[in-house]
Amino acid sequence: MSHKRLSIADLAKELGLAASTVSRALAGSPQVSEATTERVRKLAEEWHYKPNQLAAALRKGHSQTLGVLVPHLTGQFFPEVVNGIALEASRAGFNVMICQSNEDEGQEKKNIDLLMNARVEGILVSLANTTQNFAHFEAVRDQQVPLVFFDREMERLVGDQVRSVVLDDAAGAYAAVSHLLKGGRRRIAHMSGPLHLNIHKNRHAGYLKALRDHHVPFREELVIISDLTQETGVHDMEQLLALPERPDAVFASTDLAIVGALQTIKRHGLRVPQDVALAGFSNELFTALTEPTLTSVDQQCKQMGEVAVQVLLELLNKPAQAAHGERRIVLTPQLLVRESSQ
Amino acid sequence: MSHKRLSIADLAKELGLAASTVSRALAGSPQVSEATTERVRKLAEEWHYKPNQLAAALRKGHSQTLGVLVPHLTGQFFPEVVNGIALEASRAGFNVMICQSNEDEGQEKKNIDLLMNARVEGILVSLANTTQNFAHFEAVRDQQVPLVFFDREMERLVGDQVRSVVLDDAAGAYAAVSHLLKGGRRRIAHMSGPLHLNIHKNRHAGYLKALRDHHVPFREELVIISDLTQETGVHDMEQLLALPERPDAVFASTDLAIVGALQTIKRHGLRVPQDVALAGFSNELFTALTEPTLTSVDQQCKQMGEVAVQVLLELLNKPAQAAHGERRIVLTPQLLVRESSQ
DNA sequence: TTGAAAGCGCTAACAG
DNA sequence: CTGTTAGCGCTTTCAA
Repeated sequence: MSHKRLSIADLAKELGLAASTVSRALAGSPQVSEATTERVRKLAEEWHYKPNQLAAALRKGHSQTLGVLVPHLTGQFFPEVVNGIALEASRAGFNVMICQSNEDEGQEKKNIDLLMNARVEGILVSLANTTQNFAHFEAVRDQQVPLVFFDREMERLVGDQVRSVVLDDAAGAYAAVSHLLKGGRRRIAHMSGPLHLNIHKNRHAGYLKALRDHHVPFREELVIISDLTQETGVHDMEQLLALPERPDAVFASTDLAIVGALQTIKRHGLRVPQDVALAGFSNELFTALTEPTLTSVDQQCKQMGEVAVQVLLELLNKPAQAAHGERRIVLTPQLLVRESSQ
Repeated sequence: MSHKRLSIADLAKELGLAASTVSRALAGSPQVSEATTERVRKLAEEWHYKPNQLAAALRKGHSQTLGVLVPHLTGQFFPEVVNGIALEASRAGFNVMICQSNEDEGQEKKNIDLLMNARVEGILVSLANTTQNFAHFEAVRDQQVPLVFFDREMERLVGDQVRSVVLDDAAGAYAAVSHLLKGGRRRIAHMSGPLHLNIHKNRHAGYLKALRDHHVPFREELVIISDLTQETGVHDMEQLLALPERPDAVFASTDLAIVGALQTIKRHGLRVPQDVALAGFSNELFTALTEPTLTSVDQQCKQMGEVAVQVLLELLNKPAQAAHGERRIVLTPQLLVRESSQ
């Protein structure tokens, strides 16, 4: 790209004006006469002049850019959150740089450095699930760059410029399980993921609380912990159906697992929801495509993105007051009741 | 963010060196003594110094950043292509700015301007499906910024710095329909999208060619054009089943439509694949989750992203030779045969 | 209402 | 091996 791009100086020379005047005209400053502003605008248009944002950012000291770091862009969740972020950021006149950590701590660190080097004005991040060492985030905090965690947060990191926006997983699970209980189910199984991950721990807690509140005794054999893929859903359901007394409902921490369960149940000649009711978590696209359609907990993805940006902008605009704001915003997921549970 | 960030000048002052020496040391120049390099590195580390990429890019005249513009980040396709792009770009030491047009021409133009203003060194774009006016891309070409279209291209725009990487949709459709024909099907319906969109036009052409090559007459009543959502799949299948002679197979241009078809067929008490065989396009996640699982055409998403970046880098590195390179790279999709068609 | 000059932080000549 | 100097393109005083 050895091609020389146009600069304000080029426009200024052509028009017999000073660069500063051209700059002001382009910025729409009222100090410049209507006539000159018009002349400048016209030539810029004609020549397809594009302002060099790098130079402007360097000079002004801010880039009007936000950094986003997500573990990946597969599935429904992150793409939709990113959608919300992009939308809200653009409404506020901010650009967005999106990076993926691929669930890897090393790449996460590399990307954070990248964003810091690019002088983004704030960072929105959802942690890689392997992250153990948090030094890279301390650097962000120490440089006073506003930081908002979404969905996967880091509770240990505090600071006046650090916030988080998370989903109340326990409430979502509670709603799903309560719904099953209200439908008369009493032997409700739970397919959970590793309990050291917050989302699974909280969904598990919601499950337990719903049972307790409805005075239904907890049965250890009804909880299975696995990696919650479709395959393990199939396998775990086999195991549940082999119990002396089979469950009359299943709540899984992911939708993939519940699809696996559905397949197994049908293969055994049982009916959903008559024999076994099902509810999953995430409201993935396919939950509305299976037969029967699957009840699931919606995660308010888009809203999460929008709220995360709003919180970040608040930090950016009035750091003083914001210092007293809520450190942690909790969104409530919404149960979507479909055929599999009624 | 009124906090003053560290600069090379700060390091230089502390170490009693000139800024240029510090800059060279940080860049790992062999002209700097081991000892000084070490001193500089150590202090930079200690002070958490982050180079200001904006300033470096401004000075060097290139930003080491590529721009990506996609219509959206929903579904499987674009997120995976973006994955491939991000991966390959990062291998080559490039950062990536990702924007979404939300299938809107206005936003597409805005985002292209954004990327140009950010002085990206090249742009990878997949067109919004409403785009009619292409002036914004002419500006890119005129500024000699390498441009690679992927998946949704613009054939009218040519230039030595313009390339495209596309999928051979016709070949994918041809493979799917041939497979159905080889299975003995003769009345194969086709659910297509608007034919002014290339992907649908080409898939339709592949359908026709397969019929012709297998000496099966084309029947107009078996082709239905719609927007290919699940709902229209349901509706269109109703229409097909109401024909005097119903089809024994359906090939749809999207997976959503084929799911709709599947549901309708089952609701009518017919069996898949015995009564009607099905094949879709895109290999969406849910095609492996339905019952029966759905045959579909995989689009080589990740490979497309990687190839697009490789082509772009070629343009960037040796614009002269590259001028003679292929203007258009065509990837061949792969048919994944599942239960719905055998 | 416009212009001249300085400087954001960095790198690349050129000089020693 | 290191320092001096200049300038990337823009905005922002300060001065006219």
